[in-house]
Amino acid sequence: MFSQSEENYIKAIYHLATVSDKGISTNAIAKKLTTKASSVTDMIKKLSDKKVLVYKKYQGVTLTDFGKRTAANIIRKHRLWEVFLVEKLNFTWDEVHEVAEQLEHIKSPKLIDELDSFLGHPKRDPHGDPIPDKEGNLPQIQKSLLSTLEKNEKGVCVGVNDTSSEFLRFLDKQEIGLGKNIEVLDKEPFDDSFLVKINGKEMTISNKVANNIYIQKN
Amino acid sequence: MFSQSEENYIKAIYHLATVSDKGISTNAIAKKLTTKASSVTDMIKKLSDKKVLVYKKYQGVTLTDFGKRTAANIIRKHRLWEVFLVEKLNFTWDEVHEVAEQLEHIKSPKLIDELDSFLGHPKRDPHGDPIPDKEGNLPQIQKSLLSTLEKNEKGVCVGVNDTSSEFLRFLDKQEIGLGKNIEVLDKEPFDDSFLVKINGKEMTISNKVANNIYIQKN
DNA sequence: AATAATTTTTAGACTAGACTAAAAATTATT
DNA sequence: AATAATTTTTAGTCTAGTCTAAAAATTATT
Ligand SMILES: [Mn+2]
Ligand SMILES: [Mn+2]
Ligand SMILES: [Mn+2]
Ligand SMILES: [Mn+2]
Repeated sequence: MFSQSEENYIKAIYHLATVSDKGISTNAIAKKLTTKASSVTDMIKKLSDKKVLVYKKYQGVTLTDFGKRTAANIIRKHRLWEVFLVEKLNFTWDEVHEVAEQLEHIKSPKLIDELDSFLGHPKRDPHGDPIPDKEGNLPQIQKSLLSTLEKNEKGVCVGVNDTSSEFLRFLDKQEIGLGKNIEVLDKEPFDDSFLVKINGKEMTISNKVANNIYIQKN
Repeated sequence: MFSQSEENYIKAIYHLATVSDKGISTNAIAKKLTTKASSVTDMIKKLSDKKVLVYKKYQGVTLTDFGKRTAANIIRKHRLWEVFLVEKLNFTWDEVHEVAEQLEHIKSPKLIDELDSFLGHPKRDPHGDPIPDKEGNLPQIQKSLLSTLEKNEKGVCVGVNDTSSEFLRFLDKQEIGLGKNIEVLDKEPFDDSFLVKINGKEMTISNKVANNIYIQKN
């Protein structure tokens, strides 16, 4: 059994590993968890003893299979709770993360199994992120950042990169959300902004915004 | 904001106060939380500083109004989660307590408000215990221990005193549960056992069991 | 290859919350 | 009223998790 703090480290390392593929550095973990490198060193020694990860001094860390399964399970809980909050308790997608950060640490296998069936075995959370199954398998979906699309390419919005409340509320205001059809009408070389049509409506989108929206092309 | 540990102390003291009405002793708290008296002394000093309770050395403690409201809020969360687990997630009444002990510490006013309406503003938890409202008011119901009933008195089972899994599963096996009609047919002076009729079925019940079942007389 | 900059680890300190053992206060018993 | 038993507090220790400051190792730059 892991403490909340240990679980937060495991999850952070897992997320960092999905984007970097080599050993995760002490500093990267510290930044992600807004803690100090010295604290991270202490904790990764402990997690190494517990066979969650492999650690060699100055070399960064890599999760073991056990560590990956543990991480996937925490993420599964986090995302299922997010679905619950949105689908059943009238939360908006910008409100769920903070609460899910707490709920993901509740220990009860039955609870999470039952929650999963109560919600109808959802495949994705309110931000479009896939929900790992009980074995920790995480279905990867084919998606591209809007910013990488060429003129005249089109697709459906399937996810966001930035999940901050600020960004999500901005998307709400612009009526951009999961499932919306998006077509790149033009790209402006001057500031790399995009002229897009979203569900029939034309608008201009900054590069920063386009860099945080995932599209499944069609 | 209180830590989980602080919340557990506050709740324990609140529960002890409902049965004792004078200052709650260090030892009583230690026993309830299966911790040591010295740990309790440390914690009640802290809770006294935080205006949760009034503490004078060697005199035991009393919750302030603020402390009582805080306790009622934790109990509200605990019991609403228990309802959720039974009503929505197929938990039995002997399985919910352990998980509710964790869920009661989740911090989110919106979560608990929404959960309350999602459940249809339930008045009692799966063990028959009343659910405090948002202001911390706890409706008291007129109930008597089955062991205090006289011959020929009858009523409805509305609660249990012992909420251990063992006792609850025993009740399930005997088909005793909330809402069942119970009539005392006879009392046996030799061992203070009871001959009762429960929903039409006659059975003998030990004094120990009768001491843990609440009846609303009719 | 040497030096500078950066990253990582170590050493030592702090807090919350727990514990044991001993001292002090209270309560019960003679 | 004195003594014994019990309860409560204090003093000191421990662990988990964090921090700062300094030392050590690695990486980048000249
Ligand atoms: Mn989230
Ligand atoms: Mn999410
Ligand atoms: Mn309970
Ligand atoms: Mn209950």
